[in-house]
Amino acid sequence: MTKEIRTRFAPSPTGYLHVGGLRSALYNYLFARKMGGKLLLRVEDTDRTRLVEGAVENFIEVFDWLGIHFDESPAVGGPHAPYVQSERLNLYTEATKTLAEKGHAYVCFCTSERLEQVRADQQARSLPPMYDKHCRKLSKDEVDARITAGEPYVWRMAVPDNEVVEVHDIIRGDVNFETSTIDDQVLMKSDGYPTYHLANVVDDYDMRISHVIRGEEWLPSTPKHVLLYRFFGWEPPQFAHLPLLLNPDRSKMSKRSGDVAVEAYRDKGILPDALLNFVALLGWHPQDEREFFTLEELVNEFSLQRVNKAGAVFDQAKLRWMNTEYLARLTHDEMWDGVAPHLPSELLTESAVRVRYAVISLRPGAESFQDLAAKVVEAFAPADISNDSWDEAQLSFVGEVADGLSTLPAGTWNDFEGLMAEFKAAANSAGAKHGLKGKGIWMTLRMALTGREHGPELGRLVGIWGREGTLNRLHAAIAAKLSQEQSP
RNA sequence: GGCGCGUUCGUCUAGGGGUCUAGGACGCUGGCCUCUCACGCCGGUAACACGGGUUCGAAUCCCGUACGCGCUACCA
Repeated sequence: MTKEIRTRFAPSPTGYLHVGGLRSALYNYLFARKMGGKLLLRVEDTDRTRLVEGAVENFIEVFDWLGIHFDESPAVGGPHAPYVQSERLNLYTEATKTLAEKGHAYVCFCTSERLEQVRADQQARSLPPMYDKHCRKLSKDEVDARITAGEPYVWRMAVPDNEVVEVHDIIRGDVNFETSTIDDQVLMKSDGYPTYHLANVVDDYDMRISHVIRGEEWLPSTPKHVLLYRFFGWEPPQFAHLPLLLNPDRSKMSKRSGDVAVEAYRDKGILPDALLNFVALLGWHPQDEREFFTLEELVNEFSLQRVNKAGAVFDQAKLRWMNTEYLARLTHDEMWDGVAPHLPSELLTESAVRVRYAVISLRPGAESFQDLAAKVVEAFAPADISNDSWDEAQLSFVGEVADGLSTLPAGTWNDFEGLMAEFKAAANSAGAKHGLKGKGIWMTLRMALTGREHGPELGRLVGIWGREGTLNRLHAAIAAKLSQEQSP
């Protein structure tokens, strides 16, 4: 029987979810689901200096928003709880003891000052900065004595000499490392907390992780992990190192250029499904040329074999396009529900039917709920026509249109389609009476009604404003022009 | 500096020896539609890093070079 597929997303609680982390989490999720396995969330909080309050709760909340659910996590628990490393310290202590007994770990008393000095010397001589294994030759008696004396110390791994460590990577194939280039990595810090290297190996084994799918930045430290598995006598998991997510300048994606927090995209109005879809396509592609996928479809299509090796630039413009596409596929009800919370309270005094009509009329091309809300607000904004100058004909034409509209049966104003036709007819007949046609008609009306050269179709705006709003605008425009003539 | 990974249009990518005068998408751009803007529709632009091999034949295989990126912490 084959081993159960178990993957994990193991972030450190920095306070927000990085989109690169999201991509890793997503691929872990897709792979686990596809293979009928489990996905777990494990919090790697072994660096006490970087703890952020509420970070774990935030992760859970954001993943919930995204619709990615973990089979085992700090929130839902599971057979390998706890899923927070700071609550598993005894495991790491035990593991260290095991390594020490086998001679694979040793105590090091070197101060950070000395380490810095060593590094500086090596740099000066153009040598690779590595620990000089100074404490590896300390006698057991000396070690015991110094520990008893209360001297602070760490545990380091004893990397063997002159060996080649082979890392099997699903995405990159076999990658070899000379042990002479591998540092005697610290496993246990002086504060009693493990480093990432020790903790992730111990936990991945303990939690029976079958596939470690993580960012490429971990590839160089993987031989250390492989060595640890060997020291412990454990079978290592399969590794898959994902290509990095890049800034436009092709450096590793960072806060430097643009947003990296999933929360920032959520706040900007990016839909969770759009974000997931977009991120899934960064470094992976399906067999055909489709590019719109639900989470379920992604699960069906996903395969680690189709993950690319080269890093991918996170293209904000394409994300925006994808979000626009997702928005366009929403029903009117869904769109209304999304936009309504972003509308200012002033608009509540307007008829709900007309505000809703505004949302429906203005939605084509909207990039986000916020974007559409802004367009709605703009549509209701008062006109300022002081910069436009009219001749006599235009002035009477606008009056004529106002008269024509005021005689429309009340019911017409509630029938948006019919109103559009009536409005057009009124404008055309008034135009004919005053020698205006085509652009002369429409641009004059557009300026009178909105004060701007560009904007939504007037026939729709009239419906959005309603009888009173429309006539008010027309009368206000006429009044403004008349007073302008009197006081030049 | 050392180690490692990578390299197809500006960007995301298809391509796994002939079907590639290299396909799709975003972007940009021309036109159409039109009361304007946007939307929509139609079209265009643009790439196999370089040099050697292997082969009848290479974007596809091999080697080298260049360039880019990552790692090089008692951070993950």
